[in-house]
Amino acid sequence: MRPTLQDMASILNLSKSTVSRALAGDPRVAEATRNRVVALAERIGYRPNPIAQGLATRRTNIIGLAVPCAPRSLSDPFYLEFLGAAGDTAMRYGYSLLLSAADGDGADEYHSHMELAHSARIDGMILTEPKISDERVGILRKMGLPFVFLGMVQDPDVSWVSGENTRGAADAVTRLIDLGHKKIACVTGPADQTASETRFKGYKEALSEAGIPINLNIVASGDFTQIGGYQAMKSILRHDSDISAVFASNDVMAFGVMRALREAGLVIPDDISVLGFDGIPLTQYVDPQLATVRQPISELGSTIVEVLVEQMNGKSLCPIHRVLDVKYQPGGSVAPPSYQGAGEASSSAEGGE
Amino acid sequence: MRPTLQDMASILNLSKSTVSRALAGDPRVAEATRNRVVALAERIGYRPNPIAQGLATRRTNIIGLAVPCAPRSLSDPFYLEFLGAAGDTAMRYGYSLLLSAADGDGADEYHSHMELAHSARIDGMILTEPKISDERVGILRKMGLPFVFLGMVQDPDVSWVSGENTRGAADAVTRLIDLGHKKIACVTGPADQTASETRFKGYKEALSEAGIPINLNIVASGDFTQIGGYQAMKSILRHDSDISAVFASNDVMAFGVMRALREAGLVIPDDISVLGFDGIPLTQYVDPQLATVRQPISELGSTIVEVLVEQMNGKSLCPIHRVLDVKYQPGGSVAPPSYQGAGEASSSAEGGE
DNA sequence: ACGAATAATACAACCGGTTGCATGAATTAG
DNA sequence: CTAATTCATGCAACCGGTTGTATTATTCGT
Repeated sequence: MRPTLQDMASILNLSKSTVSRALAGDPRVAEATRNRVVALAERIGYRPNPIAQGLATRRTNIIGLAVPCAPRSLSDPFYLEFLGAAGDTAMRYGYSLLLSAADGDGADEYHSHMELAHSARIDGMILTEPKISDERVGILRKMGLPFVFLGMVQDPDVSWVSGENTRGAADAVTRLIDLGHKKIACVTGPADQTASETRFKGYKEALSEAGIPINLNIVASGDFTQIGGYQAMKSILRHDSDISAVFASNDVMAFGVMRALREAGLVIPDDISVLGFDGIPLTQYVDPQLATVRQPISELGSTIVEVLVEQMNGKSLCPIHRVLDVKYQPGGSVAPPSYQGAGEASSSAEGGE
Repeated sequence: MRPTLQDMASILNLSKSTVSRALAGDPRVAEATRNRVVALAERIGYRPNPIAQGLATRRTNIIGLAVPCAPRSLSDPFYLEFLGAAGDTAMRYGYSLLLSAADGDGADEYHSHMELAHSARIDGMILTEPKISDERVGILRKMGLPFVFLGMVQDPDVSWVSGENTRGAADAVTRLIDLGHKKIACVTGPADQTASETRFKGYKEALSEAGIPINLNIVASGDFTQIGGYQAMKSILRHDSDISAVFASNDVMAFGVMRALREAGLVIPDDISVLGFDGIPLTQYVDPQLATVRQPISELGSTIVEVLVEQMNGKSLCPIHRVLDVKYQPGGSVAPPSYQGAGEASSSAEGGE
C-alpha cells in the first residue's frame, strides 16, 4: 500500500497536521522537523493523494477541455496541435487536462460538456467552437465555474482567446483580388459558429472593399471537415463553374475543396486558386502547397490555459479577451487567374465517386 | 452550494447511508423510500461528488492516456482519431480520459507519464508508442495499475492492442514488387519503437520473399513526423537516386517523403511510387492520393479502452493481446516503375514559397 | 402468542488529506 | 522571577461520499 500522511506521522512521531504543513512549506514548522519529514517522504516515496487533497481543498488541479462535437469531432490536426500546447502549458502550471468527449447525439449536444462542468472534478474549463448564441455560457456562469472559449464570443462578460479571424480572412482574400480574381467562391463553416461568421465577414469585407458584389450562389457552408468541404465545393460547382478562386474557412475543408476541384477536371492553381485558413502543418506537404492564413495554433493553446489560470486564481475578475495575430502564408495553390477559356476542356466533369 | 448527501438526508429525515444506498440501487432500501430519494435528487439536482466517491471507493472512473512524447508529440492526425474514438468509448463505459502531456526534456522522457500513473487519480492507463524495451512496463507492473499499450510489446505479460504491422507492411510492399519494383527504399520510424521494428520487418520479409537483397543504403530512419520523413528521404537520395519506390512507416512521414521527392524533381507516381502506413483521412485528399496500409484507427481506440476496462474489472487476469486487421488501400501514388527518363519535363519545380 | 427470521434503516468508521484553534515549551520583556 | 510573546506541534473537525455492522420494526412459522 502506498504510504499516507498518517504513516509518515507515525514513523516520525508527529501529527498528520505537522507533516502536512511541513510538506506544504508552512513557516510554522521548525526547519529541522521539515527536513526530517522531507527526507522520509523522499525515502519511502510518499506522494500526497490528489483525490484526498481535492476533497479537502475543493480544488482538483484539473482543467476540463470540451472538445468539439461531431461531425468535426477530433479529426482536425488543428485541434491536436492546440491540444498538445494546451496540455504542455497546463502541466507547467500544475494542471492536467481532462477531456470531455463529444456526444454526437443531436438531442443534447452539449450534455457531456455540461456533465463534466457539473462534476466538481475540474477547477476550470476550456471550450471550443463557440456558437453565436451559445447555451453553455449561461449554464457555466450560473454555476460559477471559470471558463474560457477558444474563439470569439459576443457576450462581453465571457473570456476568450482567438485568432484574428476577420482581418486575417479579409487580408488573404484581398490578396486574391489583388492578383486579379473577381469571382471568388467561399466555403464557410457552420452558420451558427462564431468562427464561421467572423471569417466569412472578412471575406465579405474584402469583396466590398474592392467593389465586388457578394454572390451567394458561390457561397456554401461546410462543417469544417474534409468531406464537408468537398461537398460544399461540389454544390457550388453545380451552380456555377465559372470561378477563379475559392476561400475555405479552414485548411481541412480546403483539402476537400481541392479534391472536388480535381474531380471536376480543374488544375490548381492554373484553373483555380485555393485558399485555406488555420495553417496546419499539412498545408506544407500537399501539392501544391496550400496558401492559408496561419494562426499561431500552439500559442492559442498556451494562451488559453494562461488566461484560464488567471481566471481561476481570481487575479482578474473581469473577463479577458485576447486576440492573436494571424498571417497570410503563401502557397502554390494561389496564382493569378488564368485566361478565360482555359477551363473549357474540363466541362465534362467526371467524378471518380 | 451544491447539495450533498447529508442535505438530502436531512430533508428526508433519513441517514446518509440510506440515501446513498437508495441512489446506488441497493436492494435493501424500500421501494417507497428509494422513490422519495430519487424524486428529491431529481428536483434539487443532486449529483454525487466524484472526488468524494473517489476517495471512498478508491476508484476514479478516469483513464490516463499517455500521449506520445516529442517530437511526434501531438501532430499526427492518427492520434486525434484514435483519441476521439477512445474518448467516446471511455464515456460509454463511464470513464473520462485524463491526458498526460509529453515532457519533451530528454532527461526523464516518461516522467509525466509515470507521475500520472502514481497519482492515484486514474484507474488505469493507456500508453502509446511502446519501445522495444520499455522502462514504463516495470514501473507500472510494480505499482499494480492496469495498463494497455497501443502497439505490440514483447513482454508476454503486457496487454496490448495493435494493427497487424508486419503482415500489413509485407503485403503492401509485395504489391510494389509485383508491379515490378525492385529497388524500394524504406523510411522507418525510430529504431527503438516496436512499431518501427514490426513494419520494417514486414518490408524485409517482402523483399526476402522476392529474393531481393536488403540494401541498407536506401533505408533511413525518421521520427514519424513530416519533417523526419522529409529529411530521411533527402538523405536516401543523397546516397542513391536510382529508386523506383519508397515505403514510409507512416502516412505523415510519407507526406514528407513526397515533398522531398518533388523537390528533387521527381514526379509521383511516374518517376517513383510512394507507400504510407496508417490510413489517415488526409491520404485521400492529397494529390495523388497516397497508397497506404489502412489501420482501423477508431477501432484501435475503442478496442484499447475495452481491453483496459476488462483489465480494470479484473474479469481477465491474464494479459490480453488483440491484433486488428489492416488492409492495403490503393492510391495514385503507386504505379508500375516508369521507363527511365520520363520525369525529364518536371525538373523545374516552382514552389510558391 | 412467542421466538426466529427478515426487512428497513441508522450509526459510525473510514478514505487521506487540510486547517482553525488549543496546547505546551521556549524565549523574551518588565 | 513571573507574565507576556513567540514558536512548534497536536487535536479534532471537516471535505462528501461508501460500507460493515448494529438496531429496530415486521412478518413468519408453529
